[in-house]
Amino acid sequence: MMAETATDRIVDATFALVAERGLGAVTMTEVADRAGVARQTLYNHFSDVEQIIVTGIEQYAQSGLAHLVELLEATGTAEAKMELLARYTVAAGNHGHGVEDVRSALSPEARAHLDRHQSEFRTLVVSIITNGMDDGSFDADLDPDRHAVLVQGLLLSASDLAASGGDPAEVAGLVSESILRVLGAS
Amino acid sequence: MMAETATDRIVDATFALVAERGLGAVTMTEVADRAGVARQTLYNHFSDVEQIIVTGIEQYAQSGLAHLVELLEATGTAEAKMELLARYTVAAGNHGHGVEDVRSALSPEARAHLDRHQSEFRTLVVSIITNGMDDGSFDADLDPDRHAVLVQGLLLSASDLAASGGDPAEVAGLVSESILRVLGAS
DNA sequence: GCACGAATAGACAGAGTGTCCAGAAGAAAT
DNA sequence: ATTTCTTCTGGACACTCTGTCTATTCGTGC
Repeated sequence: MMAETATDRIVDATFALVAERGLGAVTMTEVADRAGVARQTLYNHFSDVEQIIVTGIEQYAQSGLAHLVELLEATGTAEAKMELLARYTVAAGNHGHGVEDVRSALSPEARAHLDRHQSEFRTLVVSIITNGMDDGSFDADLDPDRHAVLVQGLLLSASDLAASGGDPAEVAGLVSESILRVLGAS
Repeated sequence: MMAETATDRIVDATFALVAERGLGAVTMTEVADRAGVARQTLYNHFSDVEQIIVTGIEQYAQSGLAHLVELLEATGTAEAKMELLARYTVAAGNHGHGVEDVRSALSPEARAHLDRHQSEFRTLVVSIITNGMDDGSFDADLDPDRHAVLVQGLLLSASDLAASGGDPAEVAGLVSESILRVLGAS
């Protein structure tokens, strides 16, 4: 097991505190205590709480996205890819730091910064839809950009459903079925 | 035009500041200035920024929900009700204070408090689904609670789509069509 | 054993908080 | 008009957290 870096411990401590008390109530002083590190050390790594959050989300999104792309490439049909997306989202909703929950609490600048990743993910969805339209898996008259937004809305629901209990596999099945219906598959 | 109460001005000033700088950067001192009121007066009405937000969201949600219920009662079929819901959500996304954006920044307690309204809305959706299942408008084998979550996910997308431009009527049409597909209508 | 980068503890002014108080301003009633 | 009651106001207070600066210690590599 690879040694946890100080940065990792700081990020973890921060997300734990945010989950407990909400972002507004988290102080650098507290994070330092929780991470078992001097307050000054915190400032050696990050300039404020918000930057810690942004870093954490970025790490998470990047590692997750890379892995997801890998899995998608090994998957054949557009339908199967959407199913994978649903399963993946359900699984991520159980792991991650409740990422989506925090995002909207950030300053407009930080949010704009993070929107890059959001758009990478959207691009992914758009390309799957486009492929599915080309090979006849989905309706031919979809607007890929707009339907990608709808798919993301359903995936967000997947996180909600997974979080509020229920068999993950079952939830993933429900969500992917719904996605396919929206896209007009079979 | 009815005179604006001090409370209203405070709430408005707060949401304006939150939209500009993000919730974390909003101070009571600043809100007082913007609302044209003494700082002490602020504390006569609210105990902190979070409470102002909660109050604002509650007002908004209550007035909105009452109006919505009224409209729904004047609407016939379950399909038409879902379409109304979509149109309504698109319209609300353009008016309100960007309510959904702020919610998740709050402390767990405040969020739990607001979840009451969320659940009232969900109850509404669940009952429409149930009715639609009974009269054969929707598939008979739906899980109303779970599908209500999915419908809400799609409605959230409606806000996104409406916010990022595009003809409201068209967006509403797209979203309601998707909802009906998920619910298995015709 | 030494040097160098990283971590630490302590101190600092500044900003915002939440509370208290005493006075000013308004409204309502007699 | 004067009184009464409530709300608004401005100043003052101790407190917490911030972000920065210092000097000191730690640990690893050479």
